[in-house]
Amino acid sequence: MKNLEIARLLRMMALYLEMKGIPFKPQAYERAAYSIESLDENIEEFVKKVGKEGLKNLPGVGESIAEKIIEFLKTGQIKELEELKKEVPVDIETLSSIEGVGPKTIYKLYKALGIRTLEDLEKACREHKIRRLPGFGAQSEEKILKGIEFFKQGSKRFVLGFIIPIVESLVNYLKEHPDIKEVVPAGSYRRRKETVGDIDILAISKNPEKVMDYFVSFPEVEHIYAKGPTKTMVRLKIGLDVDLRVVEKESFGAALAYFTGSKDHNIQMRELAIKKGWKLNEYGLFDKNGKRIAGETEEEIYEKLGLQWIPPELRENQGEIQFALEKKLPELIEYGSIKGDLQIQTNWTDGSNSIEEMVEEAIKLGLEYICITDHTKSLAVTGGLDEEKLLKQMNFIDELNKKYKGKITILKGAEVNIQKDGSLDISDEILAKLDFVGAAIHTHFNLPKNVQTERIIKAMKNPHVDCIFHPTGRVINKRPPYEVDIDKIIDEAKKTNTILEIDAYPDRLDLKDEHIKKCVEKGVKMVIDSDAHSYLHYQYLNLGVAQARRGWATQSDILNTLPLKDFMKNLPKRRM
DNA sequence: GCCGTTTTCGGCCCGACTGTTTTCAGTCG
Repeated sequence: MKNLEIARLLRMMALYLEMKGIPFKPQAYERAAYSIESLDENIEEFVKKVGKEGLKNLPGVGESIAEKIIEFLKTGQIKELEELKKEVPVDIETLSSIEGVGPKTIYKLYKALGIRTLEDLEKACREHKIRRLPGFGAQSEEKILKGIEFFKQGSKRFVLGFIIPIVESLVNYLKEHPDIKEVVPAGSYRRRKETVGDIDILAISKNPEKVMDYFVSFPEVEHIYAKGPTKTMVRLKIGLDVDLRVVEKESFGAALAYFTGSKDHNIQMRELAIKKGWKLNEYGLFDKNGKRIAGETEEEIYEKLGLQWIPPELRENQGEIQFALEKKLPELIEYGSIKGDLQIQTNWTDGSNSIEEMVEEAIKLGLEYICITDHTKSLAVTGGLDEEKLLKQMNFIDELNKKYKGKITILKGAEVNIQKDGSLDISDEILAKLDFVGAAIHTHFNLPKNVQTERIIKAMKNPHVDCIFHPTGRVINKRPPYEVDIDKIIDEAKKTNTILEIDAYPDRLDLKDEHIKKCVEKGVKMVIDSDAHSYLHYQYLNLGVAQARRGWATQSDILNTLPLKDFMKNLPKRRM
């Protein structure tokens, strides 16, 4: 996949053009880079299939950039970029990722001191060469050094589900301040994106200075980037950046919309306003005379612009604005609507709680049914169950169902291992006795794409396999997905009536939102499971719902929103 | 360089904060 490489080069083009002070082109390249990066298809195959004209259909890609992409695929480089690099031979990518250092600064430092790399920059700071330059001072030198330190610590996006607790504790801390009226986290956190780069929190207060003082004294704050009356930016000890914005009540809705994003969604919204002769910013929606016509709530802003209110999870500029204009947004699956959890591991294999403990907690949370899906024998590291132990577990669950009758139903299931050749490690005879069978890949992640795809398809063709668990196998920030043709898998799921899982565990979230959208479009049914290995993990079900909402899923797309009776009746294969 | 219920030319989101300057450029989101 050369997608990311091309996106990188386009971004470098943007930086060089910005360095030269050329207006508008940098944003154009940025936009194209983003487009290529989000392309859910190998760019080489894509170009082979649709050619230059097809490339130009991608948002932000026109004649010139399409040609550059094709040039890169043919020659391995982009001539114009090579020339820019020759003209100003600096490591622009690394240098510009230092906080506070941008292309203009890089150019000045190169011209004056010949700085080309991060090492050069650090050395020049330490030798106090930078403070002597016009426009720079001792403070800028120190700021750059600090920036270099942070850069070296490395920064990455945080898994949403793992940082929710600290964000909630910060929000609760802020709520305790008497001068704060309202506190809401916005940004990608509110959009429930699977990972977040930083957190934007919005608050209403008439006394912003005091609020900002209070904010920076939150015990987890490690560093203050900037502190002003309306905007303060800090880094927490865990390395997460948090911005706090304080606004007035009349602007709260406008600010919430603005800081929730996404950026592309906002730009579309602003353009809608401009077309009506109005102006939209974080303070409100204003008419020709500068009179505020909306701003206190998000709802009134959307309404004035002729739109349905758009749930934050959809605000990714994936067509939601058009749908909202036509008042045709889907009714998304609601939080808390999952009635049964279908992937649960217990201490029979690698889970940390007993079946009873998992059952008791599920009852507390109000689940109507759960399915016990311990691993199977070929996954030896987890102590996977063989046929004999599975039978034993089934009998045990029968006993438990008597005990818990009227409170919850425990389904008998398994997370069956798909072997290298696509066969399963449990006999069909035993699988037939289970209520619900999920099959999954846990080994041989590195097979070629077509082999891997066929392997999964073979498992789907087994009449006893109800569901494919975590279909792409990725673990965010740890392991990329195995190579698999997801479109083929989705088509085959439709053909074989196999359910695809949305694994809600925070660093899995597998299927991804864009895959979910494809399933919705093709009518492939899904379930949302916590993949619990402890009773604490049930809480992640709502993360799966968030992911499903980001994939435009409605209640009817997700089978385990159904009560048990209907769920069992609607298991697509068994219905046949 | 891209793009079009205003367009094939003339716009392009826009405001906050910092550090350096005494009015603003650069960076960021």
